[in-house]
Amino acid sequence: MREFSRSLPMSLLRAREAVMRQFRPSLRHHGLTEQQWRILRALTSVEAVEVTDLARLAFLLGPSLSRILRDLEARGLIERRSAEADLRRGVVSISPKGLKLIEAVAPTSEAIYAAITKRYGVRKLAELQAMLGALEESLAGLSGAEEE
Amino acid sequence: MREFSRSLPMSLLRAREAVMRQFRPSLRHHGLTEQQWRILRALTSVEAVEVTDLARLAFLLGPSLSRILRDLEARGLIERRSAEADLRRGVVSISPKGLKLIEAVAPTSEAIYAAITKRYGVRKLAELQAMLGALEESLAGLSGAEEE
DNA sequence: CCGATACGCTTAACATGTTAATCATCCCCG
DNA sequence: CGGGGATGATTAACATGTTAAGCGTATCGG
Repeated sequence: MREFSRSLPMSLLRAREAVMRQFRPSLRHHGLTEQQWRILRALTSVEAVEVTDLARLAFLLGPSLSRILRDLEARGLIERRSAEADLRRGVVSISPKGLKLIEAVAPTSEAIYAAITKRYGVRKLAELQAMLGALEESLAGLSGAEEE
Repeated sequence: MREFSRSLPMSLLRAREAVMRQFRPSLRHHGLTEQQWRILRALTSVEAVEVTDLARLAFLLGPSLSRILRDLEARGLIERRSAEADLRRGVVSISPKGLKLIEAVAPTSEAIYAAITKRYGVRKLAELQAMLGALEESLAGLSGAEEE
């Protein structure tokens, strides 16, 4: 069987962990987890979004998102309302307080990202991301991998 | 600020999820989670290992490993004992039952891996893994990213 | 208008990720 | 040998991942 530690899932896991290890201390210092940051970050790129769309943007599953939104709302970092045309849908937007927090964290995050980019190489980083995107697309059709 | 969805952490996360989505149904069918599989898989490559080394092999944190080992032992899939020279150290090995399970799952996993490899390309896959490894190494020194 | 069905979101339940604290054993030095 | 610090592993506490179930609202057909 394939050398376990060299499998693709492990390679991806280790690489991602190596990257996130750089960011976590700063986020933690601001009282944010990685996922909370993803959500706030995604909210800065839109005026408001429906919960389902936000889940797609932040790449979170519904249940995780529900819990985190409850917490972020309690902390006053986001605002919620219902869509007028469809009361099932929730609409979320970032609050002024949330924006302020983002602005406080962003400089450090940008600096870390810049350091990573410099170490790895701008060109190489772009190439890596292109290859990761291609991998995603390659597998898009295989999704129905069921049973033996 | 950088387009959020194109950040390196998100690219890595999505790529890994695209890959794991292929494997999870099969593992689940055999009553294994991804992490349990990683542990059993790692145990097949050695006669026995100490817990700390196993954590490194399977890329799990100590607490996660402790919980999973407790479960795997209760299910009879692994065996544990203490190192004779140092009672603090635990030594883990896969049981015959565990080996049997691995052998039942392996064919499907190998087939899925082969399908992924074929879709993406053998050469391209190797290149991707090399780039991921290089990324890890690039960041190895930065680990002390503390505060702003 | 009503009821069956679908849809959006949340809650539930269990497993893992993450950091801090705890516990037992070891090791070194006085 | 004996006590204090170091080390290996587990437990604790909280947040998220993952799948299934539940709840309220929409929608459509009769």
